[in-house]
Amino acid sequence: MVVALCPLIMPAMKERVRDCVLKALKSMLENAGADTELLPPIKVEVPADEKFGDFSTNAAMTCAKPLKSAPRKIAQSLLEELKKDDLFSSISLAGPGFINFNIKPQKWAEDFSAIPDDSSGYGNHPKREGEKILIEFVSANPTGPLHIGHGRGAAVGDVLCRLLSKAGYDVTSEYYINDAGLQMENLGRSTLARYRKLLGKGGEFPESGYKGDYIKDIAQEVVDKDGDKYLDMPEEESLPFFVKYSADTILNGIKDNLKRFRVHFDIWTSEKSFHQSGKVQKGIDDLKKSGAIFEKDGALWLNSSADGDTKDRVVKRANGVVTYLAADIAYHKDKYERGFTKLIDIWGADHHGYVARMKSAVKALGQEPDSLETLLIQLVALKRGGKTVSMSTRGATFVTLEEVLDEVGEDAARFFFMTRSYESHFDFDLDLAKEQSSENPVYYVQYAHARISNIFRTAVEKEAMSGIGNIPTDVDWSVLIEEAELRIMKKSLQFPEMVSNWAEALAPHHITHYLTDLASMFHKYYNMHRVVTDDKKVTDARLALIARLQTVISNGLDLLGVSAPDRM
RNA sequence: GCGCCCGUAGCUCAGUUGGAUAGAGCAACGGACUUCUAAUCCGUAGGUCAGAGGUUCAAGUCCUCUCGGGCGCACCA
Repeated sequence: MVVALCPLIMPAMKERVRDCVLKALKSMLENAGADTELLPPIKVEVPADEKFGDFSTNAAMTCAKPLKSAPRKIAQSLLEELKKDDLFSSISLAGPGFINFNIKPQKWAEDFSAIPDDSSGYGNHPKREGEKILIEFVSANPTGPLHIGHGRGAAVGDVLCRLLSKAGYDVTSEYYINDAGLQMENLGRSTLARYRKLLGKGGEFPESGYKGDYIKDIAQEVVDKDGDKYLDMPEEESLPFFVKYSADTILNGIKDNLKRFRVHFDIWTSEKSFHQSGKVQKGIDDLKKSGAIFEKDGALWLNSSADGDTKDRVVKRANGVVTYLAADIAYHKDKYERGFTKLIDIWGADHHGYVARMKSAVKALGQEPDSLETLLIQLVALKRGGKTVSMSTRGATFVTLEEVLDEVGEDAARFFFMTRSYESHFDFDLDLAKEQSSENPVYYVQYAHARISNIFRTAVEKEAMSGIGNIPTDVDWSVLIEEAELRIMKKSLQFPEMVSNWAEALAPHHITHYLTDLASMFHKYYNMHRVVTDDKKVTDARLALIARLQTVISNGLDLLGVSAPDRM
């Protein structure tokens, strides 16, 4: 009977090495009559430098202290134990006491052959029970178009959703629409002023109004549709229309942008709805009872300074109007009530002063503060003509996400955003991005994918394969003896573990680096060896190899939401 | 003044949660298409990891301080 090897059930190579080391350590301790409880945590990892082997462990070094013995001496006796194992082709002692392992090539090939050859899901982890994650991101006010900074947050949030989901977590994405408060009135007034001006009635433009051209466009739409209907109406009557019309129009534009950018939201939640449903007031009342909210100077305050915030924060002003924080508390309460156990909020770094009060609010709600994780996306400094473009929605000096997408494309923008940690400032030089678009790393990775597809087309043409998708089976993997081939197998096999690591670290930028490495291995291989040759055995094995490599590349690109073209 | 983030090659940034001689892309220079796509590959060059202490077998990574840059310090959102 043939047992199908499933890459998810089969322990990864690293785990098997780890087990071997632990076993050897134990037996060494027993032989020495020592207490096996003495075992300190050990690490098995892939060395940075390939010449140190496939894996290495620091076991001998961390054991040096409890065993009161020299690291190299311990390593020597461990080595004797480990040599009995069938997994390794060589084991050696190096440096201050590292033990380095090389795995037998056929063991790598066995594992590698279990990767699907049809680009179907690889690296998917089984569902993890217990945790329900909500990722809230972008959440830009519907007062203006998305700019490049929003684009970064959108890309990070969306990729994190894809990543966590692949890693087995239950993830939901949500956009919080800040459609309440003073800024909405400000928006309505701005449109109204432009509307009046279009109809020849001057009047003052609001001092802090939104000056962008998109406001004029919206006003023009109103003129085209309704003529001068609102011109002589008292402002109390016309303003609500202008607020709603402007916000709806802008929100629709935002939705279009995000759709084009392949950023998906499961849920769109309106801030206004929390005010209207009374949940904001109820949230305040509840926290008043629990003592987290107190009254002073006629206003209501959240006692956030007790939790490390620099001061207490007003939730309801003396004039009876609630603050943004009050609505946000109600919103987060609602998230927990919907059953989410882990909240990830992705904010612009300029909101970092907000973290402490939100954590405090979460605690006041009776939740574990650590159940809320705030990721701060550092600001994007946009450069054009060597100069930094300041970005202010109200001042109307910004480059929109849409403009960037027009210039560099969705694939490049998404990939580019993910080449850096979101914790780092990001200089986005538009001229450079445009100029070097053909040199962008995204093409490097996509090209590897396309080249593989092209090899398949050649193979079919030369009748080495019966058709596209008919990857040879019954492959003799032992003919793949080239160093470049083994490297591709090893790197590919790291993918599932990497998915899990990246997800746990909430560090999506590693994906692009991994893919660039993998693509580089392929391009080198391509330049050194031919896949379609006169030797059928070798051709079959190589076709099987690159089919699996292509699976990993396409799964990686899919994580990034970047296309995997068959031709370029 | 207080708080958060950052400081690594000329530029933009990684650095596998503390490991071995610190890496990649771009820019520069020199090579490789009669071949499955040269959007590729090979080679050369580039560093006091801002600085000073500390923690330990081991620090770019952790702690303290100093310097430099960004961002925040609202009864705006």
